[in-house]
Amino acid sequence: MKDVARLAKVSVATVSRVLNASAPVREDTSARVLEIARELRFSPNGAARTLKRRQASALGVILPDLYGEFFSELLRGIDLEAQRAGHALLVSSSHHDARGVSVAVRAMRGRVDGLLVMAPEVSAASLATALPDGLPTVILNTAPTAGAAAAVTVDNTGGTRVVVHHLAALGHREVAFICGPSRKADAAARLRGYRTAMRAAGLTVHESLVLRGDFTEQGGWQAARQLIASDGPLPTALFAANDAMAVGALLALHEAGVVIPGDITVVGFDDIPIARYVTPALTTVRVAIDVLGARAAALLFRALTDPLMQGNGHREVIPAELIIRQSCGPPPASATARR
Amino acid sequence: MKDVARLAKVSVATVSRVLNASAPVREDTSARVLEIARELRFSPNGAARTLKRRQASALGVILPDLYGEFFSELLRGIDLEAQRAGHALLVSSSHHDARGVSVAVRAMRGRVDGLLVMAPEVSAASLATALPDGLPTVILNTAPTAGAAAAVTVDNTGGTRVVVHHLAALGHREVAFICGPSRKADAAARLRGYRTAMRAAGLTVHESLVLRGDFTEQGGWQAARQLIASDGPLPTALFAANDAMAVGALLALHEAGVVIPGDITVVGFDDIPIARYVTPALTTVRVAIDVLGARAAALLFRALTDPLMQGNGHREVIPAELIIRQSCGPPPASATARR
DNA sequence: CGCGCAAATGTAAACGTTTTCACGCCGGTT
DNA sequence: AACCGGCGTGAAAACGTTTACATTTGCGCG
Repeated sequence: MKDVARLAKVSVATVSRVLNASAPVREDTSARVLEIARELRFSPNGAARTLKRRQASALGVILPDLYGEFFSELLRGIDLEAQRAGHALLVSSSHHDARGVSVAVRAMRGRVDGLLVMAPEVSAASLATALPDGLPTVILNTAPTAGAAAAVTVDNTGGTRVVVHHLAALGHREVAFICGPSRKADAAARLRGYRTAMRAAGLTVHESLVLRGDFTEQGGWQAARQLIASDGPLPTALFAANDAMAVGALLALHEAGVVIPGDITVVGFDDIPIARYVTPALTTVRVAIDVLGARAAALLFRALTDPLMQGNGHREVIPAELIIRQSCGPPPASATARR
Repeated sequence: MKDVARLAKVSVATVSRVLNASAPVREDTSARVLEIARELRFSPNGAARTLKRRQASALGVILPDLYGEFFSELLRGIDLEAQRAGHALLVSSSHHDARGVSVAVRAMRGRVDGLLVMAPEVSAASLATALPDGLPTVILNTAPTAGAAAAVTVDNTGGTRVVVHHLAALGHREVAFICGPSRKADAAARLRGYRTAMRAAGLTVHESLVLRGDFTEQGGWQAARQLIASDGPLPTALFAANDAMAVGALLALHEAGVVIPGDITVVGFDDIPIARYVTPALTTVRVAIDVLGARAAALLFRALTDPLMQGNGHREVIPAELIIRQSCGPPPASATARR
């Protein structure tokens, strides 16, 4: 900037004013400065600018991972909203435990205006201590945490409820469930939702039909194997806590000669793109993940401009929608007769 | 930091030394400073630190978009490598044209140590002018550009060659091709690769069998419809420039009652996850996109530590691998007899 | 013709670190 | 007893901007 100032025979202050249009500058001076700046290919130093302005024009995004389509969509939604506000994204992933999150948060201080944190495996309490003071934060997919401006979550409860209702309406009585890893907040919420919805539908949850899983296709496959291997008739419906496991289960059942949905109905959760392409196409619950990201970013921006909103624990839920495809049908006649 | 210094009864210089372990400090002083720092929940300001140190511990990533699995994987690969070096990622997407890229690049100056740029729709020349001087840059999936430290690309040529060879070996003579959008560098490279490989295999390219496409499933569907609608027998093989289009074509052919691979063989490119799940499973070319990202980041780090490497146009190609699945077989007997 | 006022510009002090340099202190050597 | 070297520390100058304040300039008006 000094060079530009010198060559344009003005002070650095004037250069700054021209570049930011922050104060009136005479037409010819302005033109001269711009000309020189272009000639020198000058562009201002972001760090210095951030330091002085106390605003970084960037949002920090802290994620446990980047694997799979969920994060891709999430990031896209966040980016969309950030882009609109002229902000960049400082992304830091692979932070699973509270310590990791804490480190990432500290590294962001002074380089971002606000924080978007997703830490499904960190308890609300440890998260609260990891969050910085004075940096507006929105929590994703976890219970609202002290110190956070807001929390945005997927409607796991509603999603599981609508599935169970639908199954019950079709006439299913025994609905098996494949859980996700219990330390993940979503997995826990979906299991809770399943139990509640079953009770609400007047159905009993047989504990032998609540299977362990880990959100992977492989895990779903194993759970289905286990179901097949157990003695006694199969349940008439199988509800997996996510699509990856549902797909795995589909495979295992198919291999075992079980007809879907003739012998058993299978339902997933998430509506990953593959769900449309497996045979039979998977009935599932769709959540607009990009909207989740976009809403979180929007809330963060609101907290940035309106400091009153800080830490008031505002909460938002992104709705879930039942997507009915071929993997889902009424229970077989034999099962109905059995009762 | 001043507060910490005051409470610990030392100078800010000492606080800095303790926090960075950048100079010997007496054990008890150090302990005292750390204690106070923790108590005050102090964490250093990134902008100030970057400004003074002239190193940001961040990499800039400029992408045209964030849609789909490609970017997710790319970002994951980059992140993996960056993480290892303790760097964060400053991501800025939705920059399609040269001007957009230029703006993004300028916004990154002073906040990142190096740049990873993917701009498939920007010509090498305009890209060269958009790139900053003095900021090491690695170009992704485009021809090496003046001023870039290195370029990493997917082996489009090798990928198309291996497909065409395989098809020729199976006995196919007429291989149709669905192009991608011509302004994209990959799409162009794949079309070129197809033509070259066909010639190398002693096959002629019928221009009526080179179909327009746009990399979308919808586009692939339309291209296949066009093929079906045209008079004369179908070609025995159809090679789509990406999987999305191949899947679309699969659908259109299936709808028209064409048997795959009995009547026609279909091959894609990319090996997106869906490719495994469509029926019949899609033969395709796999490129490890995460490796592409990781290699690019690794090269950038090398350029950062070894300034000699700057702008020497080092080039790296990520290999492509043929994945044979059910959508691919020998030409039908009728076609062979036809000749 | 000088006065005052607004517009345009310059000066310099921040912003929060890191780092150079200098200084005081201590133990060991001449 | 004077000297030297190293260790621990503090003072202050950067880093590249923005901006409050001061200054100059030009202009209309009494």
